[in-house]
This record gives sequence, C-alpha cells and structure tokens, in this order.
Amino acid sequence: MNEYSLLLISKMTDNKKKRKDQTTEARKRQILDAALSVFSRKGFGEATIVDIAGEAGIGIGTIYNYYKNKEDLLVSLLARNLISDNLNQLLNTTVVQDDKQFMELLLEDRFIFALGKAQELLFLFFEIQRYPKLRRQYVSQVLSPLIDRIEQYIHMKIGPGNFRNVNEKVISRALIGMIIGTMILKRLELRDSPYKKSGIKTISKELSNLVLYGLADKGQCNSAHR
Amino acid sequence: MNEYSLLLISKMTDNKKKRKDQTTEARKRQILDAALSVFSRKGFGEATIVDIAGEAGIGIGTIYNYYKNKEDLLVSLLARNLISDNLNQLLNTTVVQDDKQFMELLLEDRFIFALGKAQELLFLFFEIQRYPKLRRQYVSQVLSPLIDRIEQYIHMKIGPGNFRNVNEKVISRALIGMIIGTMILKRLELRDSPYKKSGIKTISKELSNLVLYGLADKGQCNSAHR
Amino acid sequence: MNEYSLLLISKMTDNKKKRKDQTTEARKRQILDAALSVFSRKGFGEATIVDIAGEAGIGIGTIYNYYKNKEDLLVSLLARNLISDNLNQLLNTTVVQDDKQFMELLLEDRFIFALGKAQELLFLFFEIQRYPKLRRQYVSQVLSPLIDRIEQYIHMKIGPGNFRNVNEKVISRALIGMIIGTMILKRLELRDSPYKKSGIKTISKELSNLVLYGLADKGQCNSAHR
Amino acid sequence: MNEYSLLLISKMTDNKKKRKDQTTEARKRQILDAALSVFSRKGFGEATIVDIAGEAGIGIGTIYNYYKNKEDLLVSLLARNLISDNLNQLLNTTVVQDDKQFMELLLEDRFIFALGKAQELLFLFFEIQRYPKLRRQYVSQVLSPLIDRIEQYIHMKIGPGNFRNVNEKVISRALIGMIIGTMILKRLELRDSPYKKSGIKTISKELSNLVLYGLADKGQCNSAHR
DNA sequence: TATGAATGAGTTTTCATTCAT
DNA sequence: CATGAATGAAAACTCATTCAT
Repeated sequence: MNEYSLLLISKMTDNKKKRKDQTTEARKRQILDAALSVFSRKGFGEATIVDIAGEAGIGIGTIYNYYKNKEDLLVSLLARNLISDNLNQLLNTTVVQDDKQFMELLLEDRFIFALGKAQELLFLFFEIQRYPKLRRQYVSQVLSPLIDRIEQYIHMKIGPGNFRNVNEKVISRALIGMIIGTMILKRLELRDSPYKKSGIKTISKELSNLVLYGLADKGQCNSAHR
Repeated sequence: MNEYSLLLISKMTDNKKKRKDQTTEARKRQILDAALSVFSRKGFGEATIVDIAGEAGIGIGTIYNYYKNKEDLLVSLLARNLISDNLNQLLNTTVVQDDKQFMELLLEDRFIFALGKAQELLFLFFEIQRYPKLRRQYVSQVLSPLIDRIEQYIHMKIGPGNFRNVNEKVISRALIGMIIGTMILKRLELRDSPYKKSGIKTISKELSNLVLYGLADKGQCNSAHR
Repeated sequence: MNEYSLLLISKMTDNKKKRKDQTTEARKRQILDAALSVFSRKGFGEATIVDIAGEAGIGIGTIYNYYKNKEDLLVSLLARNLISDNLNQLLNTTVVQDDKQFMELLLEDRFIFALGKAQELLFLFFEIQRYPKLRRQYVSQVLSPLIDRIEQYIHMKIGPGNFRNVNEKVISRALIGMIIGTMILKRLELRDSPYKKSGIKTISKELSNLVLYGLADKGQCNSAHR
Repeated sequence: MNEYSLLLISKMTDNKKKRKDQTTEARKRQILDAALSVFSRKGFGEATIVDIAGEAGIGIGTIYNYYKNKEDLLVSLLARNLISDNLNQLLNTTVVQDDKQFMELLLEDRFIFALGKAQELLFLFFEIQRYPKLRRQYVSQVLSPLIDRIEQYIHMKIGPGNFRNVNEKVISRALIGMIIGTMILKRLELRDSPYKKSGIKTISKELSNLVLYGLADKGQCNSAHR
C-alpha cells in the first residue's frame, strides 16, 4: 500500500463519512417530521412510539438509534422548530430596511408562518411549559428579542406626527399574542376559518393597518375614537 | 317497620337526598378543581389519577364514584369551564348597553378572564382539538357567537364618522386571537410578564384604544398612518 | 361523637393499621420468596418479572406496588438473606461457650445453612459483585466479622499444647471458603452429591476434625508432617 | 481462466485457507476473550453484544461470523475454560509422580489457577447451572475425575502410619470446595484479600499442611505424612 | 360511600440478530 | 469478511380501572 492508495482510501473514507452523515441527518429529519405530525395530532402524552414509527415508515427500534427516548424527540422538535426558526433572520435583516414597512413585513412574515407550517407546531407552545429549561430558552432566544425589537420600533416612533404615547410593553405583546391567537383560532375553526393561504397578504395588510392606524398620533386628526 | 317509620324514612331519605345532592355537587367540584390543577400543570396525558386524588385529598376509588373515567374528567372540565363560562352572560347583557362601550367592556371582561383564572384553562385549548365533538361544541356555542357578535358590531359601525371599511371577519378574529395569545404569552413569560392583576383595567383600556383608533374612519382625520 | 367513640375509632384504626402492615409484610415476603426461587433457577438477568409474578401467583403490577423495580427485588433479597442472617447470633452466643467446641459448632451451623436453605441463595454470591455497595456491606457486616472471629479463635489457641503457628488469615479464609465451595459442589453434583440432610452432623464432625487435627500443635506428637 | 490459473488458484486457496484458519482461530479467541471479560464483569444476562464487540474492538456483525449467537459465546467459553483446562494434564502427569507430593502439587496448581486467571471464570460456575448439558459435561469430564483422583489418593493412604480413617467422599469435596470458595472470597474481599500473587506458594503450602496434618493418623503421632 | 390493593393492557425501551453495503 | 443500521420480539414498567372491604 503506497502513499497514493492511502490517499485514495482517505478520500473514500471522507466521502463515506460525509454520505453517512447526510443520511443520518436525513433519517433524523424523517423521524422528527413523523413525530411532529403525530404529536400535533394526538398531543405528546397520547402519541406512542409505535405511532411515530408507523408514520415514519420505519421500525420502532430505529427511532432509538437516533433519539434517546420519547422526550428527546420533543426537545429536539422544540429546538428545531421553535428556537431556531427563521425569525432571527427577519429581525436582523429588517433593521436596515425602511422602518415604515417594518410592521407590515413583520406581520406578513409571522402570519405566513402562523397560518402555514406553524399550525403543526402549535402544541409546542403548550408542551414547552412542562420544560422550564426550554421555556426559558424559548423566551430568551426568541420571544424576548422579538418583543424588544417591536418595543424599540414603537418607542422610536412615538412622537408628533407618528405614534401616540402608548405603553409599548403592552402593545408589543398584544401584537405577538394576536399572531399566536390567530393560529389557535384557525385550528379551532378548521374549515370555517376565513383564513386562506391565498389571502395571507391581504390579511396581514389589513391587520398592519389596524395596528398602524391604532397607534397613529391622534393629535393629527380630530380624535379617532370619539 | 311500620307505616310511621316508613314515612320517617321517606322524609329522611328526601332530606338525605337533598343533602346528598349538595354533597355530591361539592365533591364533583372538588374533584374537577383538583383535575384542572393537575392537568394544567402536567397536561392531560402526563397527569395520573393518583395525582388528582392526591391533589383533592381523597382516595382513588372515590373519583370513580363521580366520574366514569379520566377522559370524563377532561370532558367535564371542558364543559364547565370553556363551554358554559360567563361569556354568554356578557354577550347578552351588553346588547342593550351603549355600544360605544361595547369593545371596551368586552376586552376588559375577557382580559380579566384571560389573565386571571383562565391561565389554568389554557391547556384546554389544546386538548379540545383531540375531541372533535367538543371542538365543534366549543366553536358553535362559544366561539362563533362571540365572533358573530363582534362582526355585527363592527359591521354596524362601518360608515362615515365611525369605522373604516374593514374586513370584519379578519378583525374580529384578530381581536379574539389577541386575547388568547396574550394569555399564552403571560404563561410563557411568567415573572417577566408585564401583566399584573392590578393593571388589567389599564391594559384593556390601552388595547381597546388601539383597536378603536385602528378601526376609526381615516376620512375623519388626515390619514393616521401615512 | 363523644370521647368514647373517638377512642373506639382510634382503636379500630390502630388495629386496621397493624393488620394492614402485617399483610403488607406478608405480601412482600411472598414476592421475595418467589423472586428468590426464580433468580436462583434462572439467574437475575434471565429471570423476568412475569416469571416472578407467576411463581408468586399474583399480577405483574402487584410486584411494583411493593418493590420499586427488578433490581430492588435483588437488593432486598440480599439484605434479607445474606446481610441479616442468623450468623450474627452464632457469633455472639458462642463467645461465652467452651471454645473447644467453637469450631465444631461453627462448622455445623454453617454447613446446615450452606447445604440447606442457602442452596437457593448461592447466586447472590455472584450477583453481589455487580453491586459494589452491597458487596462492601456484605463484607463489612458479615464476612469480615466472621473472619475476624475465626482469626481471633485461632490466634488465641496458638501455643504449646494447642495449635501450630499457622497463618490465621489464610486458614480462616480457607475454612469459610470450604463452606462456600461445598455449597457450590452440591449444586453442581446434584443427585450425585454425597451430602444428605441426615448426615450434616456427621459431615461437620468429620470436617471439624480435619481442621482441628490439621491445626493441632505438632509438638504434641513427634512431628506430624516432617 | 485456464488450467494453470486454476492450479494457481488452488495453491493460493490452500495457502489462504491455512492462513485463514489461523486468522479464524485468532479472531475466535479475540472474541471469546472479550466475551469472558464482559461476562465476568457484568454477568451473562447483563452483558450485551455491543459491549463485547467494543471490548474486542470489532464490529457487532463480525461476532456473528464466528459464533452463532450470544449463548454460543457462553457455551464456547465454558468448553474452552472449564471443560478443557489444564487440570487433566495435572491429573495424568501426577499419577506417575511421587504421591508424597501429590496433595501439595495439586493444591498449588489449583490455587495458582483459582487466585489467578480463574478469577474471571468464576461466573461460569453460576451460569453452568442453567445449562444441564454443560453441567453434566463439566461434572463428568472435570469434577468427577478430580474427585475420584483425590478419593483414590486418600483411600490409598488410609492406614497405620498414614491417614486416619476418614470419609474420603466428604474430604475430597471439602478440598475442592476450599479452592472454589477461596476463589470467591478473593473476589468478595478485593483489596482487603490477603491473597497476593507472590504468596501463592506459601499459601498452598500452608493449606496442604493443614490438610495433611488434619488427615494424619493421630494414633501414630510419629510422622503423619511421611 | 370511601378506599386503595390488585390487576393487566398498553407503553416505553432494550438488544440480539439480520443483512445490505 | 467486516460492518453497523434496521428491526421487532421481548422485557420492564406504568397506570387507569375494578372491586372487595
């Protein structure tokens, strides 16, 4: 065996390793997807490993080759879907954008998420509460930054010709709550829900108007409400 | 045993029955309260009958004297707390009131509920989805009437000098969603939450302002936002 | 309800409690006996809870009402049978006895145990090694005291007209080893074993002779060995 | 492929086969050694194939190329280590030796084994009982011949100027038991054990003295052994 | 009615074994 | 041959439910 062959082997091993890692990742994703589907439908406590294996189309034991136990599936789901979602991207990129559109973009982005793929993630908001560590992680890594960003935005805009002097803590939470709550309503109303995929843009426009008009400096006009 | 004694017994039985009914109701409530507490903390699937019996300070078997099984506890909780809550009362009584205050009253009432005792009920919004019958019942008996009422209100107010021409379906759901979502945020943020019992009136005032200004006819003033 | 009735109730409760404790103890013993039988036959690792429940004639779940898990059964067996056996009794009572008979009594006592009920306990000597805590406990509470006692005895008897100048550490362990090893041989030979219940007295007499002659001061006669 | 190449192949195959057989044996030994180590540490039931493969530094599947299943590993271990150990050699070679030294040699040989490499084999004495076939094999091929040989020896020496009139069945078993039991005690006492590798010769001398003096004809008193 | 020990169906989890690479 | 991912049979263990007291 000469240097060349060693090199060759080394290359193959690297390739193999890379390919193995890829399939491992694919398999993990496959299992998590199945778990998400089943948890979402039945709830964590009522879902069984057999269900998940069936949904994934694999054997029971295979799941345990990739995840320590059932709880590990939940925790991994949380990490994958709640903690590290694409929100961060939004928060960072929009900083430089025209802040006139900030609210509209944010609402649109979150509504697309909330009325789309997040429908399956809803149960996580519930399960998260039984895992203090995860709850704290979610709050500190996702929720608080989002709230802070909105508060900043509102705070910045308060002043003549812009926003009224509102309590930004309350308003920011109301906005986020509106999104989360809308997500729940859609799941409750199912077919009766007026939210259709096609109309998300319209919806978020409507809602951002509601909010922006609602925040607008009333001094400018003669009292919106009264 | 003579007639007299029979009469006596009959009398006693009546009394006993009445007292028993009272005790029965009290006992059922005691059990449901314990179940609510445990379900809320652990989730339905993770809660055990032993937990609930312990929380209620009674024996395991006793629970089965009042409820058919564990699921019956959940269903009874749903019925007691979500379906027949005091919302109906509100919906009916406010009809006759000055509709200028409708939004404010509604929001205040629902926020008091959402940030107060409903905190424990949150899990029901998630469990409800596993029970199509209950989901339908909740939607038809609680959610839809509430939505309808708000839609009516908005629809009625749309017009010059009042509300802008908004999509009442979307707005009404956003309002309710805002309440539900706020409930969740409070549970997630825990001690960091800015919602305090004392300030609920202020909060609901702030939010009803947001909504009412947001809905206000922009024609009245020279464009709130732009 | 007067004082008397309270007293009466109190009495009943006490009685009930006592009776309950008794049945609890009986049940625990019943389960441990079954576990001992199955472990002894199959070994700890190969024994199943179903086996034990079957042997005890009870349901699977019942075992878990009395023991935390399978390992707890083993540990409890060890505690009951190896640690707190009647050896201590012997060690203490024989102190005052004529020490000429000490060896004979000790051997007889241990052989009755080893060839009798200890046959089922044999596997414990093996399992004990996987539980460092238990091994230490057994060594410190049972084995070391026994060895010490024998060493003392030998040491005391070393001198003209009594025992030769032997290494009491080695001899004492050889004696105990002889008993344990005999136990194993009986289990290996089964029907071919020459040890019968009836003859234990003869056997222990024979062996105590072997030992006592073997230890005897060679000065007494003109050199036994050399 | 022509005749020549076939021949060549045939030659190579022969070589390969031989080398393969060597490798095969080495591999089998490697696996058995690992199995022994793991079984000894954890017990058969608690040991896993993964453990053994890890200990051997090979893949799981490889084990199954050489042994049918886990039980086959145990059975092979028994065959290799208990059944066909070097005892037979001793039994046969010592026959011709001066029987004056028989006991001493036997004890020394067995003690070296018992306190040395047999420490790892101890568990086999326990596992053997779950395999009646193996137990019988061990008894008939190893234990009984050894017992017989000792019995013969004792029997032969009983008489004036030699051994007392002892029960050779009991004594022979006590001797073997002493060795086995000593093995166990060493494992139980671990660091506290007085048996050190260096002193095995002294120990076996001490014990063979014990036995020989113990068996010596007390009546004669002049020279029991010689 | 109140109770909680007994129960086994149903879960989670492990791990020997197979087999495609 | 070597390997280890895939598998499901079998085991441990849980817990809702029953029922005798």
